[in-house]
Amino acid sequence: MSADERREAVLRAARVEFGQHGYAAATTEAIARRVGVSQPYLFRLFPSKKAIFLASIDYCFDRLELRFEAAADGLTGEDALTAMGLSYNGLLEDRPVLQMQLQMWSAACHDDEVRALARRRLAGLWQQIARLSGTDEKRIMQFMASGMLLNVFAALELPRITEQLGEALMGLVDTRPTP
Amino acid sequence: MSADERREAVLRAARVEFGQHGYAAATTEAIARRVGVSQPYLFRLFPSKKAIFLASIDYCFDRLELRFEAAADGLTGEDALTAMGLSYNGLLEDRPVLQMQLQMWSAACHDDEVRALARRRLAGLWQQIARLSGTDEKRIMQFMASGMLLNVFAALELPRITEQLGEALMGLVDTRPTP
DNA sequence: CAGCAAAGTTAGTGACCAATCACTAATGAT
DNA sequence: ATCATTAGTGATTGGTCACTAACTTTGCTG
Repeated sequence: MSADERREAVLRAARVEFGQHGYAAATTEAIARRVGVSQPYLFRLFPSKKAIFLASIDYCFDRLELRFEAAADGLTGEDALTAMGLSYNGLLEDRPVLQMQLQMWSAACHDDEVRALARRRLAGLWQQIARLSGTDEKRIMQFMASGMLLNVFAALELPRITEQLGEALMGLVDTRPTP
Repeated sequence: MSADERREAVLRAARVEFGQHGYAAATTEAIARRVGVSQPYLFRLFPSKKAIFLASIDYCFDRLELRFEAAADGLTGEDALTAMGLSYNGLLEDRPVLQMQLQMWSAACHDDEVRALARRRLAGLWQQIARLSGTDEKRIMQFMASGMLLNVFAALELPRITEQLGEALMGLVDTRPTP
């Protein structure tokens, strides 16, 4: 397998480990085991543990932005927001991604690099949502806030409540999210 | 100083350390230094590091509930919610508390005890807000979601934006923030 | 003041973990 | 066939950290 493919595999594994245990408690050993390579080899693919973490953050945001782009395709305004909200709700099944996002905010508390990256990517996401929906700032804030609450409910492992919550927050009436 | 007073001091210090660094990365050494006692003595006051963390969570929720109780005193409905929202916004100056809350959600991802406590205390807070405001579920969800977004902005150290956000989310003033 | 309990310390241990180093196996171009 | 590059490993190391054991100090009370 090429180094690039391995790096991709590492990011997938790292997202799970970091999401479950947080940056500090996740071990490079566990990531390596999940990938199926030796632990030292991670340091051939990435310069440091933190580099893996930062790359994982980018990886998650990249995927999320692609997802939003696809969901809002051809839609505008409140319709686009709804579609993106449903798409995010569908992401609930991929818990590692949500957990990873929570872990990122936590890590941002004390690490300058993480905070800088998190700010940049959140701003980018914000602008993307604004561009795709065209709705006003206040509405986007509500949208973002809903997402944050969904993250927390995912962390607390309340999937049923989370679904109801998603519907309530999106202002939906009995629609079934199947993106 | 009595052991009980020390325990209280430990919780104050622990809240800051856990909030800044997260559960795993925070060290008992740093907590002890902040309190002004030797590190091993913490283990006379608490059975383990996790016990300190769990007690810190309780400590934060206790303070928050007291704060909400005071803010909503004599008010009902939307007025009570607004008062509590402003009170929470004021809490932004006590960043350790907000960061501690984020760290709690993160830790809940992988620790059963933390998750159980977090669920219990969040449910309690939810009920308190419902009791004090008397508003419907959807409105309370929005209120909670706003709080979560405020936490994230606190983690990203965006106080100015956070203030505007607080106002916008509470629906107080229709300002036009530009993030 | 004796004695005793609670408050607090110093010194230490075992476990764990990120990162390094020196090495081997496979691949592919000339 | 040979050489060079790429993929990958085992052993180790330096450092950190939660937690323990054994000891000392302080302050109160009969």
